Amino acid sequence: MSATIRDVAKLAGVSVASVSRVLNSKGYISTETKDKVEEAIKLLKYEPNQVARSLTVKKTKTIALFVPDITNPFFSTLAKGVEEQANSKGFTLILCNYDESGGEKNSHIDLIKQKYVDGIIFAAGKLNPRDAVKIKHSKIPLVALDRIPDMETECVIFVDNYKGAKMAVEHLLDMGCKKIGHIYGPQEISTARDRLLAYEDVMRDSPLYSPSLMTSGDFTIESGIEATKTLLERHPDLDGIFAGNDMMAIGALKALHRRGIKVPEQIAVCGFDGISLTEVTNPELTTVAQPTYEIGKLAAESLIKFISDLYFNEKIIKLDASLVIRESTKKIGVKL
Amino acid sequence: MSATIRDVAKLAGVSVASVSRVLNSKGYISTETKDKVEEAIKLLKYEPNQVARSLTVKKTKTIALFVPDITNPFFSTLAKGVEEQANSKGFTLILCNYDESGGEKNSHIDLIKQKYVDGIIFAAGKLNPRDAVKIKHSKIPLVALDRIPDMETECVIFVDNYKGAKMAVEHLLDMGCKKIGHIYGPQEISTARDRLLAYEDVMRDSPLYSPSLMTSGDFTIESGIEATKTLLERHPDLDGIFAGNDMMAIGALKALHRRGIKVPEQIAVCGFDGISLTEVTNPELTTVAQPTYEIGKLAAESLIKFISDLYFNEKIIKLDASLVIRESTKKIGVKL
DNA sequence: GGATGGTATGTAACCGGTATCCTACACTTG
DNA sequence: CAAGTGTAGGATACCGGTTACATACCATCC
Repeated sequence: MSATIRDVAKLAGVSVASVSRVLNSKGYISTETKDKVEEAIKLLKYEPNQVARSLTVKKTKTIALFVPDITNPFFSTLAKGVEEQANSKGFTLILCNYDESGGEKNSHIDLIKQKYVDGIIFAAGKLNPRDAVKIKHSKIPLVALDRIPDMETECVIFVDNYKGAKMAVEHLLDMGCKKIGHIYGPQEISTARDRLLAYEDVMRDSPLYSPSLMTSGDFTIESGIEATKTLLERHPDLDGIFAGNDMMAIGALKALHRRGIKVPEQIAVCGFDGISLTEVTNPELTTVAQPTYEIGKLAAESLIKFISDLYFNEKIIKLDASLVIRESTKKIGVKL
Repeated sequence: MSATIRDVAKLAGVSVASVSRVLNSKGYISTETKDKVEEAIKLLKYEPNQVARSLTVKKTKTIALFVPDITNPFFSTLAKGVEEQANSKGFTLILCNYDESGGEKNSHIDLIKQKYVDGIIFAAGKLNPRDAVKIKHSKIPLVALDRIPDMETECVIFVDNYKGAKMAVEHLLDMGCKKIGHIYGPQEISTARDRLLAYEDVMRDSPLYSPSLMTSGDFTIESGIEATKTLLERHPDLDGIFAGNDMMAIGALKALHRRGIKVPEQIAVCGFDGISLTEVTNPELTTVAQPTYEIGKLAAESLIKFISDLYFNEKIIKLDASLVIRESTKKIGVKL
C-alpha cells in the first residue's frame, strides 16, 4: 500500500541504509544523496513505519498512565498534563483505568508488556502484588506518585501532604474554629495517612481535642455525607470540618445543607486536592490545591527524559500544595 | 532477553510454524505437539511479542480516542466507557486530547498513523480540515459522535438532542414557567444547533416568545454566568432557563445565586448532558442526561466489531437522552 | 493400485525498518 | 610512500513474529 524505505531507496537510486541515515540524521551522508532521498520521500509521501522501527529499536514512543478512575477530576486533570507533555515530545499516551482488585479481566500490564511501552506513570493508589511483580520484572521505567521508589528504574513525585494538611487545619483555627473534625481517607493510602497525621499534630494540643473528632471515609461524596452525619451526632457543637479530600468535603457540604447548617457561619469546611468541582459548589469550597496538572506534566517530562537518557535527574520530587481560601471557610466577624 | 518463538520451537523440538499454530489455534496441530509446545511455553515463560506480530498482521489491538478535553466530566465518563470496553476485549486505548486548532505541535494523527492503530473514536466537536483529510486518507476505521458518516469505514453514534431538549423545555413549562430563556452553545456544533432548534420549536407558540430570550455561550461555566446576566437584563421577569449544557447551567446557577435569586422558586434551571457535577451543585441540577458511559462502551464495541469483521452492524446508532428531574426545577405549588 | 483429500509439520520468505560490517576514496602525516 | 583517518555508501543479517508453500503420511474410493 504505502511506500516503504525500499521504494524510497530505489527511487532515489541509493541503498536503504542511506535512506535510513537520512531519516535518522545518523552517520555520514553527502548533501547530494541527502537531497535525492528527501526528494524521493516527498514524491512518494513516504512515512516511516513505526511498528517496524520499534521491532528493532525496542522503543515505541509510547507511555502508559495508570489511574484508578479517570472520571475523578483529579485524575483527569493529571491525565491532561501527562498527555499534553507527552504529545509535545512526540509520545503517545495509553490510558489504563486501573482497578487494583484485578479480578479475572485482562491485566493492563499483560496487554502493554509485549507492546514495548517505553514507560509507565503510576497514579493509582494501590497496586496489587501480582501486578507489582510483573512491572518490576518487566523493567519498564516507572514514575510513581506518592510511594517510595524501590527499583532503579523508578522516580517518585509527591506533594507534601503533611504540610498542606497542616496549613488547612491552621487556617480553620485562624478563622476561629475551635472544634474541628476530620474525615480521613483510606489509611492504606499514604496521602490519606499524612493528612490525618498533620491534623492530629496540629490539634493534639487543643483543649477540645478528642479521637472522636476523627472519622473515616473512602474519598467519595457519599462517604463524606455519612462521615459528617457521624461527626454531628458525636459533636453537635462542631464548628469546622477538614475533609481528607475534596469529594468528601463536598459530601460534608451536602450533609450540612440538608440539616440546615450554614457554611461557613456555623461550620467551616475545607477540602484537599483543588479539583475544579470546588469552584462550583455553593458555597465555593476552600481547599488545599495540589498542582495537579503540573504533576502530570512533570511526571511525563521526567519519564521521557529517563527513557531518552536512561537516568533520572531526581529520583524524588517533592512539590508543595497551596491553600486556596474560598467562601466555605470565610467566617466574618471572627470571635476571639 | 525474554524468550522468542524460536526458543520455544527448539525446546519443544518442533518448527516455529507449529508453535505459531498453537499460539493462534489456527491450522492443523496434533494434540501431541500441542502439548509439547504448551509445555515449552510454560517453561520459558514465553509471551509473544506484539510488535513483531503487528508488523505482519498490520494490527495492534489498539484504538485511539479523540476528545477535546479529558478534564470535562462528560468526556472523562465517555473515556471510561471506551477504556473498559476496549480492555475487556484485549484492546489498549490511546488517549488524544484533541485541540482542533492544531497549531504547530505534533498532530496526534501523524503520531498514530504509522503505529498501526486499528481504529479511532472521534468525540471531539470539530475536526480541522487538514486532519480530516489525513484520517480519511489513512483509511483507519472510525466511530464518530454527532456527525454525518461520509466514509465507508465510519459509524456514527448520536443522542437525539432535539428530543432531549424538547423534553427539557416542556418540563419547564410543566413546572409553570412562562418566560424561559435559552443559553445556546456554539452553532458550529450540531448538538448545540439541535438543542436550540428544539427550544424554538416548543416556545414559538408561546405568547411570551421572543428572540431576545436566546443568548449564546461557549459551553463553559464562565459563559453561562455572562449569558445569564444578559438574559436578566433583557428580561427581569424571567422564570426559567434552559442551558445548552450542564456547565453553562452551573454558570447560570452561580449568577442567580450572586444576585440573590432563588432557584427554583423564582427561576427554574435545566441543563443538558447529565454530568456528575449536576449532583454536587446546590440546588442539585435538573438535566437531560445522556447515557455517556454507555455511548463510550457502545462506540468501542462497534469499532472493535468492525475491526474484527470489517463491517458495522449499524452505521448510525441513535440513542435517547432522559430527563433527570432534581431540585433546580422543582417549583412547589405550581400556579396555573 | 493409483488418484484424491484430509491431517500434520517443516522450510523459508516476508513484514519494514535498523545496524553492523565492509569497501572505497580522499586526505593528511611521519 | 605506506599507514592512518575521516567521509560516503552499499550489502545484508537481524528484530520476532506470520504464512505461503512444499512435503509426507494415511485413509478412502473407484
